[in-house]
Amino acid sequence: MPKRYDRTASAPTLEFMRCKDCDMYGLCRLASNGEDANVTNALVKRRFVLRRGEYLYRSGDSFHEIYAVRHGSIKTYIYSDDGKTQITGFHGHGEIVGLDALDGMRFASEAIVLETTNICEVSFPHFQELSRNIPELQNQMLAIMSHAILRGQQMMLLLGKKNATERLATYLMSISRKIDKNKLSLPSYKLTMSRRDVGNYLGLTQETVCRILARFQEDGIIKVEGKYIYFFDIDRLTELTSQGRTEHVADLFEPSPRCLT
Amino acid sequence: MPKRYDRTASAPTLEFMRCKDCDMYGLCRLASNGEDANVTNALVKRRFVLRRGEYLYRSGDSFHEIYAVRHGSIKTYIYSDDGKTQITGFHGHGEIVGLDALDGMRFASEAIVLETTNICEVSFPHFQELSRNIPELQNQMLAIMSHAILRGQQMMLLLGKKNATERLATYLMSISRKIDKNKLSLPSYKLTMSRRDVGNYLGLTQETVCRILARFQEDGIIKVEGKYIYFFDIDRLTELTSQGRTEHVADLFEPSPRCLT
DNA sequence: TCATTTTATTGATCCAGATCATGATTGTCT
DNA sequence: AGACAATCATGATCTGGATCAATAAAATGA
Repeated sequence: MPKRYDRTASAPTLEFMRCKDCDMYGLCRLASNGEDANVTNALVKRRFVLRRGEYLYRSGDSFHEIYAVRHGSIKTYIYSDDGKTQITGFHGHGEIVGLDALDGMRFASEAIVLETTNICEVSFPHFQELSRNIPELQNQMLAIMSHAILRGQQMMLLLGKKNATERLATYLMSISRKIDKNKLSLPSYKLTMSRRDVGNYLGLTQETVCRILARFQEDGIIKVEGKYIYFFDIDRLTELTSQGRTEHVADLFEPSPRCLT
Repeated sequence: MPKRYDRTASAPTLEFMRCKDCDMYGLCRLASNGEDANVTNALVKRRFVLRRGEYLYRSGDSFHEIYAVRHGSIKTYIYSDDGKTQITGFHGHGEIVGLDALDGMRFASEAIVLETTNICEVSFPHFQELSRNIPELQNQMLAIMSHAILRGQQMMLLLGKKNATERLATYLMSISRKIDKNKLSLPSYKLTMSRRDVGNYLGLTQETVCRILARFQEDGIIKVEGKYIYFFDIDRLTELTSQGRTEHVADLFEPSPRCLT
Protein backbone atom coordinates (compact mmCIF):
# COMPACT_ATOMS: atom_id res chain seq x y z
CA MET A 1 0.00 0.00 0.00
CA PRO A 2 1.65 3.27 -1.09
CA LYS A 3 2.06 6.02 1.46
CA ARG A 4 2.96 9.64 1.27
CA TYR A 5 5.99 10.31 3.35
CA ASP A 6 5.73 11.81 6.78
CA ARG A 7 7.93 14.84 6.80
CA THR A 8 8.05 14.81 10.58
CA ALA A 9 9.80 11.43 10.58
CA SER A 10 12.67 11.00 13.02
CA ALA A 11 16.17 12.09 12.09
CA PRO A 12 18.25 9.55 10.13
CA THR A 13 21.20 7.71 11.50
CA LEU A 14 23.62 8.30 8.67
CA GLU A 15 26.21 5.86 7.50
CA PHE A 16 27.44 8.11 4.72
CA MET A 17 27.90 11.81 5.17
CA ARG A 18 30.30 12.61 2.37
CA CYS A 19 28.73 15.84 1.19
CA LYS A 20 31.76 16.41 -1.00
CA ASP A 21 30.62 13.69 -3.38
CA CYS A 22 27.20 15.27 -3.77
CA ASP A 23 26.12 17.01 -6.97
CA MET A 24 24.67 19.68 -4.74
CA TYR A 25 27.94 20.29 -2.91
CA GLY A 26 28.81 23.26 -5.11
CA LEU A 27 25.53 24.92 -4.23
CA CYS A 28 25.81 24.12 -0.53
CA ARG A 29 29.32 25.47 -0.30
CA LEU A 30 28.46 28.70 -2.07
CA ALA A 31 25.38 29.17 0.08
CA SER A 32 27.27 28.63 3.32
CA ASN A 33 29.89 31.08 2.11
CA GLY A 34 33.01 29.19 3.05
CA GLU A 35 31.77 27.82 6.35
CA ASP A 36 31.77 24.08 6.81
CA ALA A 37 29.04 22.88 4.51
CA ASN A 38 29.00 19.52 6.19
CA VAL A 39 27.49 20.56 9.49
CA THR A 40 25.76 23.91 9.44
CA ASN A 41 24.06 24.21 6.12
CA ALA A 42 22.70 27.44 4.73
CA LEU A 43 21.03 25.84 1.74
CA VAL A 44 19.61 22.56 3.05
CA LYS A 45 17.18 23.46 5.79
CA ARG A 46 15.76 20.01 6.30
CA ARG A 47 16.55 16.34 5.91
CA PHE A 48 14.19 13.41 6.22
CA VAL A 49 13.87 9.68 5.76
CA LEU A 50 11.63 7.69 3.44
CA ARG A 51 11.17 3.95 3.36
CA ARG A 52 10.80 1.56 0.42
CA GLY A 53 7.65 2.22 -1.58
CA GLU A 54 7.06 5.75 -0.33
CA TYR A 55 6.81 8.63 -2.78
CA LEU A 56 9.11 11.61 -2.69
CA TYR A 57 6.75 13.39 -5.08
CA ARG A 58 4.05 12.49 -7.55
CA SER A 59 3.10 13.71 -10.97
CA GLY A 60 1.06 16.89 -10.68
CA ASP A 61 2.30 17.81 -7.19
CA SER A 62 3.09 21.48 -7.00
CA PHE A 63 6.78 22.24 -6.85
CA HIS A 64 8.44 23.89 -3.86
CA GLU A 65 11.60 21.94 -3.19
CA ILE A 66 14.53 20.34 -4.94
CA TYR A 67 15.91 17.16 -3.44
CA ALA A 68 19.25 15.40 -3.19
CA VAL A 69 19.69 11.77 -2.22
CA ARG A 70 21.94 11.66 0.82
CA HIS A 71 21.89 7.92 1.31
CA GLY A 72 19.75 5.23 -0.30
CA SER A 73 18.17 5.17 -3.74
CA ILE A 74 15.07 6.22 -5.62
CA LYS A 75 13.66 5.81 -9.11
CA THR A 76 11.89 8.44 -11.21
CA TYR A 77 9.47 7.71 -14.02
CA ILE A 78 6.83 9.19 -16.29
CA TYR A 79 3.63 7.85 -17.82
CA SER A 80 2.50 7.86 -21.42
CA ASP A 81 -1.07 8.76 -22.36
CA ASP A 82 -2.07 5.12 -22.39
CA GLY A 83 -0.55 4.26 -19.03
CA LYS A 84 2.79 2.87 -20.12
CA THR A 85 5.61 3.66 -17.72
CA GLN A 86 9.11 4.84 -18.60
CA ILE A 87 11.66 4.92 -15.82
CA THR A 88 13.75 8.04 -16.40
CA GLY A 89 16.44 7.41 -13.84
CA PHE A 90 17.78 5.64 -10.77
CA HIS A 91 19.31 8.05 -8.30
CA GLY A 92 21.68 7.23 -5.47
CA HIS A 93 24.02 9.03 -3.10
CA GLY A 94 24.66 12.62 -4.10
CA GLU A 95 22.20 12.85 -6.98
CA ILE A 96 19.68 15.63 -7.44
CA VAL A 97 16.05 15.07 -8.41
CA GLY A 98 13.09 17.32 -9.09
CA LEU A 99 14.66 19.58 -11.71
CA ASP A 100 11.98 18.74 -14.26
CA ALA A 101 9.38 20.62 -12.22
CA LEU A 102 10.80 24.10 -12.70
CA ASP A 103 8.89 24.45 -15.93
CA GLY A 104 5.28 24.85 -14.88
CA MET A 105 6.07 24.56 -11.18
CA ARG A 106 4.51 21.09 -11.05
CA PHE A 107 6.23 17.72 -11.05
CA ALA A 108 5.87 15.96 -14.37
CA SER A 109 7.45 12.77 -13.11
CA GLU A 110 7.10 10.61 -10.00
CA ALA A 111 9.82 9.64 -7.56
CA ILE A 112 9.53 6.50 -5.47
CA VAL A 113 11.98 5.21 -2.90
CA LEU A 114 13.67 1.84 -3.44
CA GLU A 115 15.12 1.38 0.06
CA THR A 116 15.29 3.38 3.26
CA THR A 117 16.61 6.69 2.02
CA ASN A 118 17.82 10.01 3.43
CA ILE A 119 16.86 13.10 1.51
CA CYS A 120 18.26 16.62 1.65
CA GLU A 121 15.62 19.20 0.87
CA VAL A 122 16.24 22.63 -0.64
CA SER A 123 13.39 25.09 -0.62
CA PHE A 124 13.25 26.70 -4.05
CA PRO A 125 12.09 30.14 -2.78
CA HIS A 126 14.94 30.00 -0.30
CA PHE A 127 17.35 29.13 -3.09
CA GLN A 128 16.07 32.09 -5.13
CA GLU A 129 16.51 34.40 -2.18
CA LEU A 130 20.09 33.31 -1.64
CA SER A 131 20.82 33.62 -5.37
CA ARG A 132 20.14 37.33 -5.27
CA ASN A 133 23.19 37.86 -3.12
CA ILE A 134 25.27 35.05 -4.56
CA PRO A 135 25.08 35.22 -8.36
CA GLU A 136 27.44 32.28 -8.69
CA LEU A 137 24.73 30.13 -7.15
CA GLN A 138 22.67 30.65 -10.28
CA ASN A 139 25.50 29.58 -12.57
CA GLN A 140 25.94 26.42 -10.56
CA MET A 141 22.26 25.66 -10.89
CA LEU A 142 22.34 26.24 -14.64
CA ALA A 143 25.33 23.89 -14.90
CA ILE A 144 23.46 21.23 -12.93
CA MET A 145 20.43 21.53 -15.18
CA SER A 146 22.59 21.49 -18.28
CA HIS A 147 24.11 18.28 -17.01
CA ALA A 148 20.64 16.76 -16.69
CA ILE A 149 20.00 17.69 -20.32
CA LEU A 150 23.21 15.91 -21.32
CA ARG A 151 22.08 12.81 -19.42
CA GLY A 152 18.87 12.84 -21.45
CA GLN A 153 20.82 13.06 -24.70
CA GLN A 154 22.98 10.11 -23.69
CA MET A 155 19.85 8.10 -22.94
CA MET A 156 18.47 8.97 -26.38
CA LEU A 157 21.66 7.58 -27.87
CA LEU A 158 21.42 4.44 -25.75
CA LEU A 159 17.76 3.81 -26.55
CA GLY A 160 17.95 4.86 -30.18
CA LYS A 161 21.19 3.27 -31.31
CA LYS A 162 22.53 0.64 -28.90
CA ASN A 163 21.64 -3.05 -28.82
CA ALA A 164 20.71 -4.95 -25.68
CA THR A 165 24.28 -5.95 -24.81
CA GLU A 166 25.59 -2.41 -25.26
CA ARG A 167 22.75 -1.02 -23.15
CA LEU A 168 23.44 -3.33 -20.22
CA ALA A 169 27.19 -2.78 -20.47
CA THR A 170 26.66 0.99 -20.55
CA TYR A 171 24.41 0.83 -17.50
CA LEU A 172 26.85 -1.36 -15.57
CA MET A 173 29.67 1.02 -16.46
CA SER A 174 27.69 3.97 -15.12
CA ILE A 175 27.29 2.03 -11.86
CA SER A 176 30.97 1.21 -11.84
CA ARG A 177 31.82 4.87 -12.24
CA LYS A 178 29.62 5.75 -9.27
CA ILE A 179 31.41 3.16 -7.16
CA ASP A 180 34.74 4.73 -8.11
CA LYS A 181 33.49 8.23 -7.45
CA ASN A 182 32.16 7.32 -4.03
CA LYS A 183 35.32 5.31 -3.36
CA LEU A 184 33.47 2.29 -2.08
CA SER A 185 36.22 -0.18 -1.32
CA LEU A 186 34.60 -3.27 -2.86
CA PRO A 187 33.93 -3.36 -6.61
CA SER A 188 30.42 -4.58 -5.90
CA TYR A 189 27.00 -3.03 -6.01
CA LYS A 190 23.56 -3.87 -4.70
CA LEU A 191 20.86 -3.40 -7.31
CA THR A 192 17.99 -2.02 -5.26
CA MET A 193 15.69 -2.15 -8.27
CA SER A 194 14.21 -5.24 -9.90
CA ARG A 195 15.34 -6.76 -13.21
CA ARG A 196 12.06 -5.55 -14.63
CA ASP A 197 12.85 -1.98 -13.63
CA VAL A 198 16.34 -2.19 -15.14
CA GLY A 199 14.71 -3.46 -18.32
CA ASN A 200 12.10 -0.73 -18.27
CA TYR A 201 14.81 1.90 -17.90
CA LEU A 202 16.90 0.47 -20.74
CA GLY A 203 14.04 -0.26 -23.14
CA LEU A 204 14.31 -4.04 -22.68
CA THR A 205 12.34 -6.84 -21.02
CA GLN A 206 13.28 -8.43 -17.72
CA GLU A 207 14.04 -11.69 -19.55
CA THR A 208 16.60 -10.00 -21.78
CA VAL A 209 18.21 -8.35 -18.75
CA CYS A 210 18.51 -11.73 -17.01
CA ARG A 211 19.94 -13.43 -20.05
CA ILE A 212 22.56 -10.78 -20.72
CA LEU A 213 23.63 -10.60 -17.08
CA ALA A 214 24.00 -14.39 -17.20
CA ARG A 215 26.11 -14.11 -20.34
CA PHE A 216 28.34 -11.42 -18.80
CA GLN A 217 28.85 -13.80 -15.88
CA GLU A 218 29.70 -16.74 -18.16
CA ASP A 219 32.27 -14.51 -19.86
CA GLY A 220 33.84 -13.69 -16.50
CA ILE A 221 33.05 -9.98 -16.75
CA ILE A 222 30.88 -9.81 -13.64
CA LYS A 223 29.49 -12.09 -10.99
CA VAL A 224 25.76 -11.98 -10.32
CA GLU A 225 24.53 -13.05 -6.90
CA GLY A 226 20.88 -12.14 -6.57
CA LYS A 227 20.73 -8.39 -6.09
CA TYR A 228 24.50 -8.07 -5.94
CA ILE A 229 26.83 -7.47 -8.87
CA TYR A 230 30.60 -7.96 -8.54
CA PHE A 231 32.72 -6.28 -11.16
CA PHE A 232 35.59 -8.41 -12.44
CA ASP A 233 36.63 -7.02 -15.82
CA ILE A 234 35.93 -3.35 -16.30
CA ASP A 235 38.01 -3.14 -19.48
CA ARG A 236 35.97 -5.78 -21.26
CA LEU A 237 32.79 -4.11 -20.04
CA THR A 238 33.97 -0.80 -21.47
CA GLU A 239 34.56 -2.41 -24.84
CA LEU A 240 31.05 -3.81 -24.84
CA THR A 241 29.39 -0.41 -24.34
CA SER A 242 29.80 0.30 -28.04
CA GLN A 243 30.96 -2.23 -30.51
CA GLY A 244 31.71 -0.04 -33.45
CA ARG A 245 29.90 -2.40 -35.81
CA THR A 246 26.83 -0.91 -37.42
CA GLU A 247 27.09 2.71 -38.43
CA HIS A 248 23.72 4.29 -37.84
CA VAL A 249 24.59 7.41 -39.73
CA ALA A 250 22.65 10.60 -40.14
CA ASP A 251 22.86 12.82 -43.22
CA LEU A 252 25.76 15.12 -42.52
CA PHE A 253 26.22 16.83 -45.87
CA GLU A 254 29.80 15.61 -45.79
CA PRO A 255 31.13 12.24 -46.78
CA SER A 256 34.69 13.40 -46.30
CA PRO A 257 37.01 14.74 -43.55
CA ARG A 258 35.54 16.62 -40.65
CA CYS A 259 36.96 19.93 -39.68
CA LEU A 260 38.22 22.66 -41.96
CA THR A 261 38.45 25.61 -39.66
CA MET B 1 31.93 20.56 -48.29
CA PRO B 2 31.23 21.70 -44.74
CA LYS B 3 31.88 25.28 -43.84
CA ARG B 4 31.99 27.22 -40.65
CA TYR B 5 29.58 30.07 -40.77
CA ASP B 6 30.70 33.58 -41.55
CA ARG B 7 29.39 35.79 -38.79
CA THR B 8 29.80 38.88 -40.91
CA ALA B 9 27.24 37.58 -43.41
CA SER B 10 24.70 40.08 -44.73
CA ALA B 11 21.54 40.80 -42.77
CA PRO B 12 18.62 38.44 -43.38
CA THR B 13 15.46 39.37 -45.20
CA LEU B 14 12.94 38.05 -42.74
CA GLU B 15 9.65 36.50 -43.65
CA PHE B 16 8.69 35.74 -40.08
CA MET B 17 9.32 38.16 -37.27
CA ARG B 18 6.86 36.94 -34.68
CA CYS B 19 9.08 37.17 -31.63
CA LYS B 20 6.04 36.49 -29.49
CA ASP B 21 6.06 32.85 -30.58
CA CYS B 22 9.69 32.42 -29.56
CA ASP B 23 10.72 30.39 -26.54
CA MET B 24 13.15 33.20 -25.79
CA TYR B 25 10.46 35.89 -25.83
CA GLY B 26 10.08 35.80 -22.06
CA LEU B 27 13.79 36.49 -21.65
CA CYS B 28 13.85 39.20 -24.33
CA ARG B 29 10.89 41.01 -22.83
CA LEU B 30 12.32 40.95 -19.33
CA ALA B 31 15.70 42.13 -20.58
CA SER B 32 14.22 45.02 -22.56
CA ASN B 33 12.23 45.98 -19.49
CA GLY B 34 8.88 46.62 -21.11
CA GLU B 35 10.17 48.28 -24.24
CA ASP B 36 9.27 46.77 -27.59
CA ALA B 37 11.21 43.56 -27.68
CA ASN B 38 10.59 43.20 -31.37
CA VAL B 39 12.81 46.02 -32.56
CA THR B 40 15.33 47.23 -30.04
CA ASN B 41 16.55 44.23 -28.18
CA ALA B 42 18.48 44.36 -24.95
CA LEU B 43 19.21 40.65 -24.85
CA VAL B 44 19.86 39.68 -28.46
CA LYS B 45 22.82 41.72 -29.60
CA ARG B 46 23.30 40.05 -32.93
CA ARG B 47 21.51 38.08 -35.60
CA PHE B 48 23.03 36.21 -38.52
CA VAL B 49 22.26 33.87 -41.38
CA LEU B 50 23.52 30.37 -42.05
CA ARG B 51 22.95 28.26 -45.14
CA ARG B 52 22.24 24.55 -45.52
CA GLY B 53 25.13 22.41 -44.32
CA GLU B 54 26.81 25.08 -42.22
CA TYR B 55 27.48 24.47 -38.55
CA LEU B 56 26.10 26.66 -35.80
CA TYR B 57 28.48 24.96 -33.38
CA ARG B 58 30.44 21.77 -33.14
CA SER B 59 31.20 19.32 -30.39
CA GLY B 60 34.05 20.63 -28.25
CA ASP B 61 33.59 24.28 -29.25
CA SER B 62 33.86 26.51 -26.23
CA PHE B 63 30.57 27.99 -25.14
CA HIS B 64 29.87 31.71 -25.21
CA GLU B 65 26.41 32.12 -26.72
CA ILE B 66 22.94 30.66 -26.61
CA TYR B 67 21.00 30.66 -29.87
CA ALA B 68 17.38 30.85 -30.95
CA VAL B 69 16.13 29.92 -34.40
CA ARG B 70 14.38 32.96 -35.83
CA HIS B 71 13.52 31.45 -39.17
CA GLY B 72 14.59 28.21 -40.79
CA SER B 73 15.60 24.94 -39.18
CA ILE B 74 18.57 23.10 -37.74
CA LYS B 75 19.31 19.67 -36.36
CA THR B 76 21.39 18.81 -33.30
CA TYR B 77 23.10 15.48 -32.72
CA ILE B 78 25.69 13.67 -30.62
CA TYR B 79 28.16 10.89 -31.34
CA SER B 80 28.73 7.64 -29.49
CA ASP B 81 32.23 6.38 -28.76
CA ASP B 82 32.21 4.23 -31.86
CA GLY B 83 31.00 6.95 -34.21
CA LYS B 84 27.29 6.24 -34.26
CA THR B 85 25.16 9.37 -34.55
CA GLN B 86 22.02 10.18 -32.59
CA ILE B 87 20.01 13.18 -33.68
CA THR B 88 18.77 14.82 -30.50
CA GLY B 89 16.40 17.33 -32.03
CA PHE B 90 15.09 19.31 -34.98
CA HIS B 91 14.64 22.96 -34.14
CA GLY B 92 12.56 25.49 -36.03
CA HIS B 93 11.14 28.98 -35.53
CA GLY B 94 11.35 30.13 -31.94
CA GLU B 95 13.33 27.24 -30.52
CA ILE B 96 16.43 27.59 -28.35
CA VAL B 97 19.60 25.55 -28.81
CA GLY B 98 22.92 25.34 -27.02
CA LEU B 99 21.67 24.76 -23.48
CA ASP B 100 23.62 21.54 -23.15
CA ALA B 101 26.89 23.46 -23.12
CA LEU B 102 26.40 25.21 -19.79
CA ASP B 103 27.85 22.23 -17.99
CA GLY B 104 31.55 22.34 -18.76
CA MET B 105 31.26 25.44 -20.95
CA ARG B 106 31.82 23.37 -24.10
CA PHE B 107 29.29 22.12 -26.60
CA ALA B 108 28.69 18.40 -26.26
CA SER B 109 26.50 18.26 -29.36
CA GLU B 110 26.70 19.62 -32.88
CA ALA B 111 24.19 21.85 -34.62
CA ILE B 112 23.93 21.90 -38.40
CA VAL B 113 21.63 24.02 -40.53
CA LEU B 114 19.03 22.30 -42.74
CA GLU B 115 18.02 25.33 -44.84
CA THR B 116 18.87 29.02 -44.94
CA THR B 117 18.32 30.01 -41.35
CA ASN B 118 18.25 33.17 -39.23
CA ILE B 119 19.71 32.90 -35.77
CA CYS B 120 19.35 35.18 -32.76
CA GLU B 121 22.45 35.15 -30.61
CA VAL B 122 22.54 35.81 -26.87
CA SER B 123 25.93 36.30 -25.28
CA PHE B 124 25.99 34.27 -22.10
CA PRO B 125 28.20 36.72 -20.15
CA HIS B 126 25.80 39.46 -21.21
CA PHE B 127 22.88 37.37 -20.02
CA GLN B 128 24.59 36.86 -16.67
CA GLU B 129 25.22 40.56 -16.32
CA LEU B 130 21.58 41.40 -17.00
CA SER B 131 20.44 38.70 -14.57
CA ARG B 132 22.10 40.47 -11.68
CA ASN B 133 19.66 43.32 -11.97
CA ILE B 134 16.69 41.27 -13.19
CA PRO B 135 16.36 38.17 -10.99
CA GLU B 136 13.27 37.06 -12.86
CA LEU B 137 15.50 36.52 -15.89
CA GLN B 138 17.16 33.67 -14.02
CA ASN B 139 13.86 31.99 -13.23
CA GLN B 140 12.89 32.16 -16.87
CA MET B 141 16.14 30.52 -17.85
CA LEU B 142 15.68 27.77 -15.28
CA ALA B 143 12.18 27.16 -16.64
CA ILE B 144 13.53 26.93 -20.18
CA MET B 145 16.17 24.44 -19.13
CA SER B 146 13.66 22.44 -17.13
CA HIS B 147 11.54 22.27 -20.26
CA ALA B 148 14.48 20.84 -22.18
CA ILE B 149 14.82 18.16 -19.50
CA LEU B 150 11.14 17.29 -19.95
CA ARG B 151 11.67 16.96 -23.70
CA GLY B 152 14.44 14.48 -23.02
CA GLN B 153 12.18 12.44 -20.76
CA GLN B 154 9.48 12.34 -23.42
CA MET B 155 12.03 11.11 -25.94
CA MET B 156 13.08 8.37 -23.53
CA LEU B 157 9.45 7.29 -23.38
CA LEU B 158 9.16 7.37 -27.17
CA LEU B 159 12.36 5.43 -27.79
CA GLY B 160 11.93 3.04 -24.89
CA LYS B 161 8.25 2.17 -25.09
CA LYS B 162 6.63 3.16 -28.40
CA ASN B 163 6.52 1.12 -31.59
CA ALA B 164 7.34 2.50 -35.02
CA THR B 165 3.78 3.65 -35.80
CA GLU B 166 3.44 5.41 -32.47
CA ARG B 167 6.82 7.09 -32.91
CA LEU B 168 5.95 8.52 -36.32
CA ALA B 169 2.49 9.57 -35.17
CA THR B 170 3.99 11.28 -32.11
CA TYR B 171 6.52 13.10 -34.26
CA LEU B 172 3.90 14.24 -36.77
CA MET B 173 1.72 15.45 -33.92
CA SER B 174 4.57 17.51 -32.51
CA ILE B 175 4.91 19.10 -35.94
CA SER B 176 1.18 19.68 -36.11
CA ARG B 177 1.27 21.44 -32.74
CA LYS B 178 4.05 23.73 -33.99
CA ILE B 179 1.95 24.63 -37.01
CA ASP B 180 -0.93 25.52 -34.73
CA LYS B 181 1.28 27.52 -32.40
CA ASN B 182 2.80 29.49 -35.24
CA LYS B 183 -0.64 29.84 -36.80
CA LEU B 184 0.49 28.86 -40.24
CA SER B 185 -2.67 28.97 -42.32
CA LEU B 186 -2.18 25.70 -44.19
CA PRO B 187 -2.11 22.42 -42.29
CA SER B 188 1.01 21.48 -44.18
CA TYR B 189 4.67 21.28 -43.38
CA LYS B 190 7.90 21.01 -45.28
CA LEU B 191 10.24 18.40 -43.88
CA THR B 192 13.62 20.03 -44.28
CA MET B 193 15.35 16.88 -43.05
CA SER B 194 15.70 13.59 -44.93
CA ARG B 195 13.75 10.41 -44.17
CA ARG B 196 16.99 8.99 -42.90
CA ASP B 197 17.34 11.81 -40.39
CA VAL B 198 13.76 11.38 -39.22
CA GLY B 199 14.49 7.70 -38.74
CA ASN B 200 17.73 8.42 -36.92
CA TYR B 201 15.91 10.79 -34.56
CA LEU B 202 13.13 8.28 -33.85
CA GLY B 203 15.31 5.20 -33.57
CA LEU B 204 14.12 3.73 -36.88
CA THR B 205 15.51 3.16 -40.38
CA GLN B 206 14.65 5.32 -43.37
CA GLU B 207 12.78 2.37 -44.92
CA THR B 208 10.48 2.07 -41.93
CA VAL B 209 9.82 5.81 -42.00
CA CYS B 210 8.91 5.61 -45.71
CA ARG B 211 6.62 2.64 -45.22
CA ILE B 212 4.74 4.12 -42.29
CA LEU B 213 4.30 7.47 -43.97
CA ALA B 214 2.90 5.56 -46.97
CA ARG B 215 0.51 3.69 -44.69
CA PHE B 216 -0.67 6.89 -43.01
CA GLN B 217 -1.37 8.22 -46.49
CA GLU B 218 -3.30 5.10 -47.53
CA ASP B 219 -5.38 5.50 -44.38
CA GLY B 220 -6.20 9.10 -45.33
CA ILE B 221 -4.48 10.54 -42.26
CA ILE B 222 -1.93 12.61 -44.15
CA LYS B 223 -0.83 13.27 -47.69
CA VAL B 224 2.84 12.90 -48.52
CA GLU B 225 4.21 14.84 -51.45
CA GLY B 226 7.98 14.61 -51.44
CA LYS B 227 9.19 16.85 -48.66
CA TYR B 228 5.69 18.13 -47.92
CA ILE B 229 3.23 16.64 -45.46
CA TYR B 230 -0.45 17.66 -45.50
CA PHE B 231 -2.39 16.92 -42.35
CA PHE B 232 -5.88 15.54 -42.98
CA ASP B 233 -6.98 13.74 -39.83
CA ILE B 234 -5.40 15.03 -36.64
CA ASP B 235 -7.78 13.07 -34.41
CA ARG B 236 -6.79 9.74 -35.89
CA LEU B 237 -3.13 10.75 -35.68
CA THR B 238 -3.59 11.56 -31.99
CA GLU B 239 -5.05 8.12 -31.37
CA LEU B 240 -2.08 6.50 -33.05
CA THR B 241 0.48 8.20 -30.79
CA SER B 242 -0.26 5.61 -28.08
CA GLN B 243 -2.39 2.60 -28.64
CA GLY B 244 -2.95 1.51 -25.09
CA ARG B 245 -2.26 -2.11 -25.98
CA THR B 246 0.85 -3.50 -24.34
CA GLU B 247 1.43 -2.39 -20.78
CA HIS B 248 5.16 -1.98 -20.31
CA VAL B 249 4.86 -1.71 -16.57
CA ALA B 250 7.52 -0.96 -14.01
CA ASP B 251 7.43 -2.28 -10.46
CA LEU B 252 5.38 0.25 -8.58
CA PHE B 253 4.84 -1.47 -5.22
CA GLU B 254 1.12 -0.95 -5.78
CA PRO B 255 -1.25 -3.02 -7.85
CA SER B 256 -4.20 -1.00 -6.59
CA PRO B 257 -5.57 2.60 -6.64
CA ARG B 258 -3.21 5.50 -6.92
CA CYS B 259 -3.46 8.38 -4.54
CA LEU B 260 -4.21 8.30 -0.87
CA THR B 261 -3.40 11.80 0.27
C1' DT C 1 7.86 -22.00 11.12
C1' DC C 2 5.34 -22.58 6.74
C1' DA C 3 2.25 -20.53 3.08
C1' DT C 4 1.80 -17.13 -0.32
C1' DT C 5 3.34 -13.75 -3.34
C1' DT C 6 6.82 -11.57 -5.86
C1' DT C 7 10.92 -11.81 -8.49
C1' DA C 8 14.42 -14.23 -11.17
C1' DT C 9 15.86 -17.61 -14.53
C1' DT C 10 15.88 -20.32 -18.64
C1' DG C 11 13.91 -22.47 -22.78
C1' DA C 12 10.87 -22.39 -27.11
C1' DT C 13 8.64 -19.68 -30.42
C1' DC C 14 7.33 -15.55 -32.90
C1' DC C 15 7.30 -11.10 -35.19
C1' DA C 16 8.22 -5.99 -35.83
C1' DG C 17 11.35 -3.81 -37.85
C1' DA C 18 16.20 -4.23 -39.68
C1' DT C 19 18.76 -5.47 -43.60
C1' DC C 20 19.41 -6.29 -48.38
C1' DA C 21 18.24 -5.25 -53.04
C1' DT C 22 16.40 -2.74 -56.91
C1' DG C 23 14.27 1.10 -59.24
C1' DA C 24 12.09 5.65 -59.32
C1' DT C 25 12.36 10.44 -58.12
C1' DT C 26 14.39 14.55 -57.04
C1' DG C 27 18.09 17.70 -56.57
C1' DT C 28 22.52 19.77 -58.00
C1' DC C 29 26.05 21.21 -60.91
C1' DT C 30 28.06 22.63 -65.30
C1' DA D 1 19.34 20.65 -70.92
C1' DG D 2 21.77 16.63 -69.55
C1' DA D 3 24.69 13.95 -66.23
C1' DC D 4 25.50 12.45 -61.78
C1' DA D 5 24.49 11.99 -57.03
C1' DA D 6 21.52 11.91 -53.37
C1' DT D 7 17.15 10.67 -51.68
C1' DC D 8 12.88 8.12 -51.64
C1' DA D 9 10.02 4.04 -52.23
C1' DT D 10 8.87 -0.72 -51.99
C1' DG D 11 9.52 -5.70 -52.17
C1' DA D 12 11.98 -9.99 -50.18
C1' DT D 13 14.32 -11.92 -46.45
C1' DC D 14 16.44 -12.22 -41.95
C1' DT D 15 17.06 -11.68 -36.90
C1' DG D 16 17.44 -9.62 -32.13
C1' DG D 17 14.83 -9.32 -28.72
C1' DA D 18 9.82 -9.77 -27.40
C1' DT D 19 6.47 -12.93 -26.03
C1' DC D 20 4.88 -17.12 -24.06
C1' DA D 21 5.66 -20.74 -20.78
C1' DA D 22 7.28 -23.21 -16.93
C1' DT D 23 10.00 -23.63 -12.79
C1' DA D 24 13.18 -21.93 -9.17
C1' DA D 25 14.48 -18.83 -5.74
C1' DA D 26 13.58 -14.93 -2.63
C1' DA D 27 10.95 -12.00 -0.10
C1' DT D 28 6.92 -11.23 2.76
C1' DG D 29 3.81 -12.00 6.21
C1' DA D 30 0.84 -14.69 9.44
